[in-house]
This record gives sequence, structure tokens and C-alpha cells, in this order.
Amino acid sequence: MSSPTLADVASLADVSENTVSRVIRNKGSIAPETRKRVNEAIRKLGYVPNRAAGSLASASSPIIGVILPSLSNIVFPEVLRGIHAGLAGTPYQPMIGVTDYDLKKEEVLISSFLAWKPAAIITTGCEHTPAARRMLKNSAVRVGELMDIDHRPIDVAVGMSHRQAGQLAAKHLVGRGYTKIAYVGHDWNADKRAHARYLGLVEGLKMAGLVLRAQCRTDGPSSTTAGKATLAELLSQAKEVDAVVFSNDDMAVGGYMHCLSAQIAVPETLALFGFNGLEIGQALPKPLSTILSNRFAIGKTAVELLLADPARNGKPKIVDTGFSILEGLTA
Amino acid sequence: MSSPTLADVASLADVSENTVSRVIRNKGSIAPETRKRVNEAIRKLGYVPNRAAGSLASASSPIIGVILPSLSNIVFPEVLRGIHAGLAGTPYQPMIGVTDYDLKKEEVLISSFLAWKPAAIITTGCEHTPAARRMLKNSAVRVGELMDIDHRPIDVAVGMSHRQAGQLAAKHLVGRGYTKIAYVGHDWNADKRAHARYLGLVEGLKMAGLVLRAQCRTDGPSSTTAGKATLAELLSQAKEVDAVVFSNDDMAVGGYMHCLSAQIAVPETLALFGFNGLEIGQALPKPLSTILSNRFAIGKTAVELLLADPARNGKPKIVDTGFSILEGLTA
DNA sequence: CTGTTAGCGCCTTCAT
DNA sequence: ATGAAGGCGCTAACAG
Repeated sequence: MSSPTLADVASLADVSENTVSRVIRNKGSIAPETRKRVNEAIRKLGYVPNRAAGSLASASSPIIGVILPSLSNIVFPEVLRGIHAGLAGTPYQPMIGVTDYDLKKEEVLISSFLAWKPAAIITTGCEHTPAARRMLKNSAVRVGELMDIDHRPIDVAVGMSHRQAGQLAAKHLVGRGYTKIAYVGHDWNADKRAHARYLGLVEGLKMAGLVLRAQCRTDGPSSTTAGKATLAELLSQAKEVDAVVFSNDDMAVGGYMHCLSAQIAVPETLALFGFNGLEIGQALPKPLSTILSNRFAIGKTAVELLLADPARNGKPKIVDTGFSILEGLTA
Repeated sequence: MSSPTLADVASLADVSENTVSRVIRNKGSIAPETRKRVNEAIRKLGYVPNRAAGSLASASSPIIGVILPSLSNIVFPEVLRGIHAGLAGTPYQPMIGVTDYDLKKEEVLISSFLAWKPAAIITTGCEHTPAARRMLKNSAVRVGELMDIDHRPIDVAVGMSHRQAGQLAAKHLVGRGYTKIAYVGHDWNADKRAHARYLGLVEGLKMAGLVLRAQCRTDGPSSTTAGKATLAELLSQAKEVDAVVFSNDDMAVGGYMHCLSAQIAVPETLALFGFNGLEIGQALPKPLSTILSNRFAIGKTAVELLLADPARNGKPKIVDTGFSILEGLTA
């Protein structure tokens, strides 16, 4: 009734448990004939190794702890998709935690994950509570900090410079001749990267001798609905705007919807610029002008990097997955 | 350097390991004063229980195996969100696997998850390989099959009847006076539930003495882009259509985009109907008429049900989370 | 190339 | 209300 153990396989194959273990983990050299016998016994019994036992004995588990701020924002499932892609074909399994942008929750998750002696912990951004940072530093596990590379990582950071992306948005709009540029965004407390892009935008404008004409932000998270409403609000206060940079594509698509409803010609009367390069933005009657962030690549690259070496490699490492302009037709 | 163990806590608190273990698991009765001493020692040492050891000793782990067909379709992250919500405040942790709609991959995932002696396994739909079904049945773990309730579950099923949803779509359109109804969809092999809705739609039309006028499907998964292109294709073949039912909202939003580009009046010239009730559909200049599926509730309900009882409760159980019409303005 | 010997850190059972 | 003993199933040394 209860599952077969190494011992069962060993006695059926007439070898020691250790040999079976070696066959399974592909460690050391084994006589081809022995290996065959063992594999047959495994198959015959339908043996599946008990992970808990293995983890206890080796003081390490094939778990990858993944901590995401949210699942509502499509960006994070896409990072997760990249992580899964990187994990395909390996014995590692992702364990997921969600912080709701709450650093204290992140700390608790890190502690629970560490209790599994995971192979790696992947989290988002560079901000952590002091206790969280200490736990990560002191543990031997590999640590990936994703999305953001404007900081010194604990182990490896994979992502892009959101500041530079903001600057690029400014450069793009200025290059197209827009001068009366405004900003429509969402909550910066939760989304520090959106704030970094904003700062970059302002810097970029400054370099061109411009300033932001107006801005409007909602309190909540980004959404199409919020983008629609917030652009409407912005325009009711500042009419002389010729281009709007949104905190991301969700917001920008909402803005586009507002323009459709209010019959504002895009980009003739008002240019729209997003961030992320989501599919929906490219399916609009006029594809959204935006910056493509490589979410999938961030997840995949991080996993590949982390699994390449079981131990930290001395000094911290930063990988820039970059970003690029999607020209679009809205700006 | 290495993490403190139960023994360390025990000797610091001057009790036996056993007592510490009892305090942590809140089992049996403990003298208040002893409990205090133990908790202090735990805090002082920063003790975190080793999950692998606990799982091995108790032959069970606080892991919930979650198997999803895809992360690209926003619907599944939303189910996952519900699962997380149900897990909040419990010691359980979700381990995620993605099948890419491949039953063989599901089988492999089930086997790996079972190796952890999880508290429960949550998967999607009713279709499994024979081996997968056997493993789930024979294991003592609780099993949740999500999304779909048109079948006899292994343990518990939580979801809705997609067939009935299809019928309701037909009823709604017929009630509004549409008679020349067509269908635009995506790959049924991957998405059996989309197929079930299609069948329901055809049945619903039949009840009203109607037949589907035309249909067009893409091979790939659903997406806005695919919806846009596929509606265009449908209309190039069948011009006398007055309403289109899409396999889901992604496709329908794409259809809406096509209508905008092609200057087709919605719903005057062509009515559009979706499925899911995604936010983006409701942010369109005319909110999409669609059926709201309760993805979040499905995940949350499933977890609550599964955790309510550690053992299977005798007979299989089905929970219908239902669905409802979102009236919208496109049909 | 294979076997032997000890644990890994905790939980379970049985005492007291 | 607490302790002692044993073992969960596997891997890590070491032999040979």
C-alpha cells in the first residue's frame, strides 16, 4: 500500500541502497548491467524517490523559491513563465509566494522558503527588510533579484534600468517633436520601478530643456480602467498637452480607450506612450508606441544563471536584459 | 554558522526536543511558563524548523501542488491568485507546474509532486492520462480538479458548466433578436472548455430553431491578435452575419479592434459576445457583452474545501461557482 | 565499481 | 505536562 522505498528497489535489484541512489542521481560510475537491473526494478515497482528524505539527507532541496509582488499584473506571470521555461528539463520545482508589494510579507516568505533549504530564491526588486536581507546573505542559497538592476545585488540581479527606459521615452517623444508632455501613472509606493521610469522621464526631458507639463496619478494599481479615468482627469485640468507618457501599457491602453470615446485623434491631437510592450497594446487599431521589456527573458535568464553554479560565485553579478522601443503609431 | 535545530532550542530552554516540537505545532497541553521559555529560545536563536525533516518524519508536507495548463492565458494566474488567497494565513505553500496543455506533462508533474507527500494536488479539468488518474486515486492526498464540473471528480471538482455557459450565450443573443450568429474561436485540442462552450452554443441555438451561420478558428492559443485576424477572416467568407460569439474575451477584444479598424458599427452592424469578463473588455469604449466566470473564486473555494479536511471525505464532491451575464453594449 | 556505516532533524509512540 | 527511544527514507563519507 505505502510507496516503495530505496530499500525495496535495492533488494529487488539485488544491490545496495546506495547503488540505487547513485543510479538515480547519476553519480559515480555504475556498471551498465547494474544500471539496467536497477532501472528495471524502479520501473517495476513504480518507485518515486521521497523528496523530503533526500532533502534532509543532503541538506538541500530541488526547490526554487519564487517571490512575486503580485499576480494581477500580467507582467509577473510572464516572468514566472520565463522561470518555468528555464526550469524545464531540470528536476527543480518552483514554490511561489506573493507579497502584495508588502516587504514584511516578503520577509516571512523568505524565512519559510529557507526552511526548505532551497536551491535558490528568486525575488523582485532590491528593496528588502533588514532581516530579509540578512537571512538571504547568511544563507548559502543562491539569490536572484529580478526586474531592476539599478542597485547592488546580494548575489545576482537580472533586469533592466527603468531609469534609462524613462529617459528613452523622453528622447523618443522629443525626437518626434512633442514638447508639451504629461504623465499619467499609478501608485509609486507599490511600484518603485514605475517611479524610477518617471524619474528617468523627467531627467530625459530636462536634457532636452523641457519640463513635464502636467501629471496625474491614481492611488491603486495600474489597470486599463484606471488609465482611462486618469487620462480623462488629466485632460480636464491640462488641455495644452500634446503627448502623454503612461506608467505602463495597461494604463496607456486605457488612455487609448478614452481617446476613442472622447474622439481625440491619436497621435495627431494627442500622442500616447506606454511601457512593457504587452500584446493588447499592439492589437489596438493603432499599435501602441511603447518600450518592450523582456519579462520572459528576465525569468529565464535568472534561472539559468542561478542553476549554472550551486554556490555563489564570489562577487555579485548584474545581467542587463535590456529594452527596446516599439515604434507603434500612437507617438 | 549552520541553522539551529530543535535540539539547540531544547537545550537553551532546558526542555526536551519533544516539548519544543509540541509548542511549535501547538499540540498537546503545555505549561504556560514552559511555552514562554521555549518561544523565547526560538526567538533568541532565530530558529526555523527544517521542513524536510518534518515532512520526512510525519510523511506529509505543507505543500500544495498546483498544476496549470498555461500562464500565458490571464485566466490561470487569476485562479492562482484565488489559490493564494485561500492559502493566506495557513502554513501551506503552493508548488507550481505548467503543462502547456500536455497530459503527459501533467502526469510527470503529478508524480513529482507526489514525491513531496503534499497536502493536496490541484489540477485543471477532468482529463488525465490513465497513469495520472491512478496515481491520484491511489495516493491519499486530496485532489482538486478545477474549472470544469461536467464530469465525475476524483475527489473534489470546483468550477462551472461551460456547456451551460455556451447555451446562455445563445439564449442571450437570440433574446436580443440576433439570428445570423457565427463563431470565432481558437484551438480546441488544447482548450477543451472552449469546445464545451461551443457545443453549448450550438445546442442553445438549436433550441431556438437556429443554426450557426459560420465559424472560423485559429490553430494557436487565444489572443487579441488572433481574435482580430480571425474575425477578419470570418467576415471575408460570411458577410450576412449579425452576431459573433468568441471563444473568450481575448479573442472578442481582438474582434472589437477589427471592427474599429474596419469601421464596422458595434453592435448595430455586428454584435460581439465574449467569455470570461476580463477587465480589458469592460474598458472598451463599449463594454463587451460577455459571461463572467469566477476564476478567483474557483481557486479560493478549492483551497478552502481541500484544507477543511485532511482526508478525502468518502464520496466525490462538486462545487458550482457559477457564472453570470455581463450585459455590456456590444450585444 | 560497489557496499558499509552513520547520521540528516524532526515526529511518533510509549512511558512517566 | 513532559521525556526517552526509535525511525522516517535517503545521502555522505569512507572503505574496499
